[in-house]
Amino acid sequence: MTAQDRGHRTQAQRSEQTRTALLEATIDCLVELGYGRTSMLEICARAGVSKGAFQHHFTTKAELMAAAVEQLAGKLKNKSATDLDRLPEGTARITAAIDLLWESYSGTLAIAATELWIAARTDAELRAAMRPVDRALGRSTLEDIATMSGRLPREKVELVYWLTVNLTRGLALDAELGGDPHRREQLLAEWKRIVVRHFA
Amino acid sequence: MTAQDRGHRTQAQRSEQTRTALLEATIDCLVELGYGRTSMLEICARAGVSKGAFQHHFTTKAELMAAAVEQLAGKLKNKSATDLDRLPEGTARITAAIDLLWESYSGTLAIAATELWIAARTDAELRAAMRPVDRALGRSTLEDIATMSGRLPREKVELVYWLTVNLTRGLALDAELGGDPHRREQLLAEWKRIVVRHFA
DNA sequence: TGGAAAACATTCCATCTGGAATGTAAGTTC
DNA sequence: GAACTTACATTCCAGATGGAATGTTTTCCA
Repeated sequence: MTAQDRGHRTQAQRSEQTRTALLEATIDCLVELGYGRTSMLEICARAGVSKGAFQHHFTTKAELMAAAVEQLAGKLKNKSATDLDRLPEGTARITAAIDLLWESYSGTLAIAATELWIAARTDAELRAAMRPVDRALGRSTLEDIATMSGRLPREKVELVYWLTVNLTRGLALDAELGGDPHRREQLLAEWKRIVVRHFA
Repeated sequence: MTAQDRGHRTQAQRSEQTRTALLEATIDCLVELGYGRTSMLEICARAGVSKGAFQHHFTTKAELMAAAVEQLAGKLKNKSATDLDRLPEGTARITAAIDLLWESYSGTLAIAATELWIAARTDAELRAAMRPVDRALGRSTLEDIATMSGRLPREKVELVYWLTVNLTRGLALDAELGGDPHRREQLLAEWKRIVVRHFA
């Protein structure tokens, strides 16, 4: 889709369209190629956009990545927020919440995020851009979880939340490396059991 | 150390020395610069070795990485093996084992390994080299843990082991991103409590 | 309607990368 | 001690990359 809608597009529309195309292409690249092999040129090619257009929107590569992270975070947040509303009651609620977290951290979005996290470790500019976004996302999700968790002890909920987040991150890593999916399911199931008993 | 020991060195010694220098420089680079910014040239510079010497030992970059992984795995394995011998008895043994796993997966060696894992996701050659090594390491450690865990139910031990491994991987990621160390300690402590109760 | 401005396209360049090709010195063997 | 092999050093190259500079088109507004 080389964006050839020749019908009258307002400047804002034009701008927004190519911007979005660039961000989506960026995430595609991160998932398919990894951060290292993701080049401006490749992104531009996938977005069907010229190098000049790219530079008009983002002056540097790191800036693009930061924007991609923001969009990513936004998507993840929206997804979590909407899903959190329709959780069942009782202990089923706990397991459902864990499933939800796992889904959030195991999809393509999470893969892209992981690529950026790792790259950010040795890239000060990128790290500076990612940290606030990452933190904000974590906190906000935690907030949702906390309010949703009703009368359960807040402190305990927090700990379990963060444990789950880190566990799922580790599992996501395992998934990316081609680990056994069956084992992952087993582990997640066991973790749910543990958590349920933990709150009993 | 530009390796200028002009005393008679046998060929084997010469070879072994530069090989080791290259491998160590590789790991240094992975930790400090990340896989993306790790170039042959940089490695050679750090090892105090010429490009030609490098090519004499490893024909390609991926081959070097594979060798680095092997060395890494070897070190990790040795470390685990020796540490596993002097674990205390009773419930203290469980928490000590978890600490041990955390140390294994959070040190510089683990950072280098993570860089390679992530890079391997989108690099078939590297992945092919890493998978067997990774698996072997995991299995062997699990074996050690299992024999060490005495009369505890084997299946349960396995699940908890893998949960711990993945949790620590997630926490290692968090650490690399500059997350709060205090929180990490809290989480690890809570996890230990959970595991101890789990086996009670 | 004409021109300013925003959005986009092309071209160019300094730099770096992995790896091939080729040259030299140190050790080994007979 | 001369031939030979292994270990290491230098040089060269084709290709890619990020980003600057400059050129072109589209929309907007007075």
